[in-house]
Amino acid sequence: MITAVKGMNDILPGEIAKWRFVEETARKVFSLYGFSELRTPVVEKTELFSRGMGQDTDVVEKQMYTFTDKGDSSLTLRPEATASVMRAVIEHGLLGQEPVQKLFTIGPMFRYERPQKGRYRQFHQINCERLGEAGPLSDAETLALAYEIAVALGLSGVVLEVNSLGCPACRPAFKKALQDFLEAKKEGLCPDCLRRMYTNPLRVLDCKVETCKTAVEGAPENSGYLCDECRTHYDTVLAGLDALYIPYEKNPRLVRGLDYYIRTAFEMTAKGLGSQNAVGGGGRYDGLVAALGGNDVPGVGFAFGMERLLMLIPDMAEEKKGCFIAALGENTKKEALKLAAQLRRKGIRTELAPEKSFKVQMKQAGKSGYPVCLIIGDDEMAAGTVAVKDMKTGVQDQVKQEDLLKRLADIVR
RNA sequence: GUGAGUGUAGCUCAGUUGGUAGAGCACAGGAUUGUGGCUCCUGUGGCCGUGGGUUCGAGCCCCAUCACUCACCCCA
Repeated sequence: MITAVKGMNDILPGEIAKWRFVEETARKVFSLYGFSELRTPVVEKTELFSRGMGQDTDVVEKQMYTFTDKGDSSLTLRPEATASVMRAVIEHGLLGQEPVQKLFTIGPMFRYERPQKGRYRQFHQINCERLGEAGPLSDAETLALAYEIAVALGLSGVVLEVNSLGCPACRPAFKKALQDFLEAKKEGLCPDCLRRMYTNPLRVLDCKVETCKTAVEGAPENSGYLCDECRTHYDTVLAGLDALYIPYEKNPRLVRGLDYYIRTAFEMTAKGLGSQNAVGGGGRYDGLVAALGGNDVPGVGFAFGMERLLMLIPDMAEEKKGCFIAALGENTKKEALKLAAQLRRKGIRTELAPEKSFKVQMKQAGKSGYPVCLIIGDDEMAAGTVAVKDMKTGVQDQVKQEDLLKRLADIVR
């Protein structure tokens, strides 16, 4: 048997209603905020990601699906959307036409990781990018937008956590202070953290090992090291959220895995997701457009993990409107076919029973989930009627063919 | 890349200190009518993940391998 590639899943008909619900809800909220959708290719030049996300992030170092094509170019299946969107914006000069770009995109991403709950090799993101505004209120409104999507999806127990990561001016001082602090606590740290305290000291704050948690108690917080500009930026973001009535929690330990984030960073977490408890996250990335060869344009953005959102939404069945037609006896089949064609032309969804025994047809009608089943047999043909059976109550009556549309209109709409 | 758990019928799972392979659901046929979901009867369906080993004998014990799952790591 040929199976799907590890970590890449089929989305079967029974699940599709949920997927569409999530996508459509997100589109609706984005449009309320004046955001436009775009789509970029799934494959990009490898360099785009190594320059965008940072050479020594885990994603770039070991999680990319990179290959060489027949023209000897190094290409990569996109592991995230932000770099691709920046590339498209720069390439098409969108900022020249309209200096503020509010964009979103929805689609599959690829990362070579060991799959587990909420983490797959092909996964889907809802991605939001807002370019051309450096002010803190654009951060606030963007976080509000993210929060409103969660609300519109009916998610409960989602917490918005916020932090400021500082900027290239003030972050080094904090990093240094943190490293000095950790140096003194070395004995308590797990092997991973001993390595991390040099490569990415902020990550140690995030470690789940008990001894590390205690070792890290009383560690310096970056809020004490923010420069004046970052300080006021952060305060204004929080004030903006208050003004918009968006509930949030400050989390001084919050970090981001990608290099391009500065200042505002946030995450939305939920229970019931296993250990991958972040449904979405993002932040500000002012240097990114310039790093990718564009002008010095600021930006904020975020991404939701669709699979993680879906885990929080109860199963939904597609509501079946329309009708099912069962035909009794050989000579009525053609009549049923004609009837189905007429109804479809009127915009009524109509499904014909399989060409099997009448008993099987009725069984199918029951399973199909349609609210009504039309039955046509010799008696009906002679009388010019159709039997209309209400599948919930089991009640049925004879309806004249010319009255059928009117009759169905009530049930089917 | 590291660790743990699980692989038995289409699905969900039982399977006693190693002694001939089970249930429910689903599916097919019938009781049963010009009508499904309920009830009853009957039936189809398994190389017990794969390859070795121990044993008179392995679904069960041992080794290897593959797959899935969860966790570490990382992230959305």
